[in-house]
Amino acid sequence: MKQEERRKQTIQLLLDTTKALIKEKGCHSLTMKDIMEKSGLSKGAIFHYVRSKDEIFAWVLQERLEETHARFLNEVQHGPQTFEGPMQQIVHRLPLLEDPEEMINQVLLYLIGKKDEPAVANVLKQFYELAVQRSKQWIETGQQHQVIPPSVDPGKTAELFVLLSLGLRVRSAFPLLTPTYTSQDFSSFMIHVLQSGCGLNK
Amino acid sequence: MKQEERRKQTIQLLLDTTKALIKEKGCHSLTMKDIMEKSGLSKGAIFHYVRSKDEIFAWVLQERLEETHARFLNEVQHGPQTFEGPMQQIVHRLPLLEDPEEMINQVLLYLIGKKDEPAVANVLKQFYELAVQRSKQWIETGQQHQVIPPSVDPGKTAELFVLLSLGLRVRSAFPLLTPTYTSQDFSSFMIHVLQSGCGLNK
Amino acid sequence: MKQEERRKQTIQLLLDTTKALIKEKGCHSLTMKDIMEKSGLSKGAIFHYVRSKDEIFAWVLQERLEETHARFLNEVQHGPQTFEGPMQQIVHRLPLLEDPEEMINQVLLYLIGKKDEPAVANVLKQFYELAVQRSKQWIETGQQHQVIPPSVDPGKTAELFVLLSLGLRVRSAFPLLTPTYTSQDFSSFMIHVLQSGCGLNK
Amino acid sequence: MKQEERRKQTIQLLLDTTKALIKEKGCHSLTMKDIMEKSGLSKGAIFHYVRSKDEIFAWVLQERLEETHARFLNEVQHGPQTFEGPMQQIVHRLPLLEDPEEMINQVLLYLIGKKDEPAVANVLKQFYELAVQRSKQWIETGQQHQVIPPSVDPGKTAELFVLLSLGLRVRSAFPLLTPTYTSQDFSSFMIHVLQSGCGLNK
DNA sequence: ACTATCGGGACTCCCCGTTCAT
DNA sequence: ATGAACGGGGAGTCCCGATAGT
Repeated sequence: MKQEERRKQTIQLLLDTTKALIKEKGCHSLTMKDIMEKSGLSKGAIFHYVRSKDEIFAWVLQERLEETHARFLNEVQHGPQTFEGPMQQIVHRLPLLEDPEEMINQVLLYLIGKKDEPAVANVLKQFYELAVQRSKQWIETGQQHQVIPPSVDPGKTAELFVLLSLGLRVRSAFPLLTPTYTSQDFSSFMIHVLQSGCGLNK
Repeated sequence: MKQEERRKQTIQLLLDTTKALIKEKGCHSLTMKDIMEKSGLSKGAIFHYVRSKDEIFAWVLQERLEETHARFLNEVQHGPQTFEGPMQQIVHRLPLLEDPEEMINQVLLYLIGKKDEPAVANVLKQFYELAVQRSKQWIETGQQHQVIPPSVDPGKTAELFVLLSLGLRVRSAFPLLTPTYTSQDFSSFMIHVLQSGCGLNK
Repeated sequence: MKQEERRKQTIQLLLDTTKALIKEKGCHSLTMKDIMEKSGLSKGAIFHYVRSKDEIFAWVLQERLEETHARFLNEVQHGPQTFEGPMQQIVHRLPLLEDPEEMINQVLLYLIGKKDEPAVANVLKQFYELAVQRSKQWIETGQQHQVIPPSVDPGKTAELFVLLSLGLRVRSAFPLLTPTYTSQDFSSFMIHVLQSGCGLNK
Repeated sequence: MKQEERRKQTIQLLLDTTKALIKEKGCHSLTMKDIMEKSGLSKGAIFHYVRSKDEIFAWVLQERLEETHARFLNEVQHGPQTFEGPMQQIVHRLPLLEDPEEMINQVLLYLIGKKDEPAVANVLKQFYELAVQRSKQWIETGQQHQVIPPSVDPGKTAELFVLLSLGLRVRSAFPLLTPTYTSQDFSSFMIHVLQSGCGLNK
């Protein structure tokens, strides 16, 4: 299975190169030539694995998605015995939503523009649905462990959080802003909603 | 001032053509050539008024922004004597946030990808700040008329609403979704927050 | 000799697929990918048998050449006892010269563009020489049977006919023409020349 | 009208460069890059004038066509008072039909392969029709001056000659041949037909 | 022996924006 | 102020060789 291995290596090289380049110069001004030169792969080699430039970006997002999901599954196994524990985890990661350097933000925003291509459409859909699903699952597990009141509607609440996250991600791309509502406020808001229901009761 | 008039006319023609084309084929697969052919203007003529393609899009967004703002100012003059009245107005316009055909959504999402260009950066910044400012002003006026409790923090609350709007706008671009949280829920949420504070007190 | 058999089968599959595709979309817009997909063979498999795409086309022409030649040899065996008999046969096949759908025309015209490649050069040479040779042989046999006067120069006359055939084949590729000189006239012309010599005497 | 002049110059540069390159390496292995480098024009500049590579070739053929036609019109004005005079002219140019270096042959053969493109289709059609028309006009003028018998059918005869020319042009592209029927024979043939009718009488 | 995957450039077309001349 | 000519670069496709596995 040496071929399979090489295949994986090349794809990983492609992804890593792309990710590095995104950090360097952003999705927008990133050309195929850049990727070719930095990765050392030829155009033919790249297009052997990938149908279009956007598909590479879609893969990058996909990879991140799977990483995040894997981490989530790992955490969920040990279970949130308390409210504060897992909340800490989440809160800890919230500032990433506001970071314009955070690659997931850049790629996401870029891909939204290309939503019409099927490959992109799929990964976008997946992105949103996974995010909602994870959020919902958190809340339900919290309810099972009785750290979140059963009156909270997990579906709607989860989607509210995801929409707000999206808003923050998008705002991260807006230049020159001096926001007053920060991820800090978001976490307070989440805690409040998860404890009081805040009109999102079933 | 005949020249000034013609200038305005040409620009308006440019904007209208662009808007029509956006409706036809979206921002992305829209080329300068399309605009040239549909408007009848030559390349030189267009670039005489506009520095780049993206600047046209920026203008489209800007135009909408000013329309919206004018409408807001008009409404605010008569003042929200009650809570329900103006809320009705807002609620009535909320579904547009979810409409993928709504041009403001399309253009916004497109321009986010081009945030690095100064002309785009400005209009994005303006977009966000105006939205927050309007929202905030609503709340403050509501507080003055004592239909919103003074404990609500206008700044944070306003920004929360705007972020959620952004989330909904972005989601509108995600294909094939079957959302459970809709603009309907958003309006309930707004009402709840504006009446209870919901952790966003000063 | 099972291998040899499979080899032949694969080559035949290749040829048949190519011929079908030529009918569908013409030589020019026919890609290796098309052949791969339609035949089910892989790129490696094809290039194992064939050095280049043009070689496939050369083979297609070659195959037709051999078919035609075999038919000729078959007919010549029974011998043209009369002038009219074999002439009928030839006349009957003349309209093919004008048929733009006739594959031999399409492939020939395509290959002429690639004459620099050795494999193509060979098959083109063969095509021309075989045609002349056959034509000449016909005339000579006719002279032996005294249905064609001995004054006719078989070589020159044969080549004249072949050149005219070529002209008709090429014209078949010209779009939108309304020719007045048809294969009908060609056959009258042939008959006239073969009986009167028409300046092509030895 | 300095622009018009520059335009003409650039187009002429393009044409001349292309013609020079055709002589150097043939139509087939001639790339856009070659033209760019040799002419000093940029890709964008070229595509400003021309829709595709093939269109350049079509222009080259067109140019030749017009040259030839202009010469023809010039000659026809003075009129063929004798049979031998103009026949000399024609005979003198016949060997070009057999010259594989003759650009018109190369371009023609190349374009035939691209007959499906409209721009090419037009020029091919024109090429054939002009050739027939010229040939016909020659014959008719000859008949008016009573150097060609009135029994000769000008239309059919003209087309016969053109078809034979085509055959010779195509044969010029066939490599490694040792033809016995040459342009020499073609001119004898023409003279014979024009004087005897040779079965092509009205 | 035979197949398949991988890799390499070259090429076409297109598109945005600039720079002239008018 | 308008309309051309022009520049440069990017994306994706294609044909084909090289390098392995089976």
